[in-house]
Amino acid sequence: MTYLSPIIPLHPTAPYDFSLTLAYLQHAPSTIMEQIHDHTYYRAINLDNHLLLITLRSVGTTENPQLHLQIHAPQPITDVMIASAQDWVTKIFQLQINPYPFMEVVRADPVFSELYHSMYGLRPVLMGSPEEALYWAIIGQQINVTFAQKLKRKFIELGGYTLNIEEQIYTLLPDPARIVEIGEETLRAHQFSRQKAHYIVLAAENMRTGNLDFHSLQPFDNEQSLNRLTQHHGIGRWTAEYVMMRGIGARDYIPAADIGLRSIVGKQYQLGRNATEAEVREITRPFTGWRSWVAFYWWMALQMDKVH
DNA sequence: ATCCAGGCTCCTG
DNA sequence: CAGGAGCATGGA
Repeated sequence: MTYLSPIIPLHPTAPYDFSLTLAYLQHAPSTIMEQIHDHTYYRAINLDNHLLLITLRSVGTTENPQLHLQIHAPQPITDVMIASAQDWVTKIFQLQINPYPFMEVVRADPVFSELYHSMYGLRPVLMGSPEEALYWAIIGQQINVTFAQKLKRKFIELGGYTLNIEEQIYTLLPDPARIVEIGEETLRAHQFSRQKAHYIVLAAENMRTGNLDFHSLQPFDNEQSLNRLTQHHGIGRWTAEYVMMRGIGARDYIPAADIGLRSIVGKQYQLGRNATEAEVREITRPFTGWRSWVAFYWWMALQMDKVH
């Protein structure tokens, strides 16, 4: 038996082009638990121990955006469940953010301005949770994204949580306790390097005990939040910045050491080589306040490059 | 084979 | 404190 909520209309701030979000997700190597077909997004989530399937599709335009959210669940759907699903979607897709201040900042840089207009209406989408962002960042450290995707898929399979809705199976991220239970040896047996396996289980343990607590971070205090995160073994600056932007939804973090960003910045600004980390930080200085968005646009551009 | 990949830690000078 | 070696594991 499957229960279905009424359609819940959502009204994102404009401009917002949901089809660009779907395009990003379709090509992103981190996309494992999301499914996209017929211009519709599907994903299972765990909200307060209720397993729900979320579906989301656009019924509006870039200048007059509107989304339809619907919830499917194996148990009756309450108003509380609807409210938390709506909150989750609003957070993950950043529907409430006013993009106009970003658009103002973009003007300062002709090179970025052109890129921006080629993706007009694109808005950063977060990973499903800070936890997911952290695992993905650790998995992605120093390996190619194809292999990283393979490892993430394996990681989720090992977790084993699924939601079955109308003959379809949707996977869920393993919770920290489950990851500790899986342990380093099992991860090692599935092509995780010694250090990756160690960092991941360590992170899971610290999340379970509350020693690593995303709620206690202050997103607007970059120094504080980065210092807190990098206290943990296996979380360096790149990983911390990635978690802040893609997991927490903080708007002013850029993993400037990222090889992909260094590559596209080198191309965009015609350096004839990869930009250095310092150059990425220097070039993004005018975007202070919105550097996470800039990073996201560049990653989108990288993905589009690869598609062609 | 060889080089490199969405880095991190630890050790130099 | 800036820079670099060493690291672990696959892909192309």
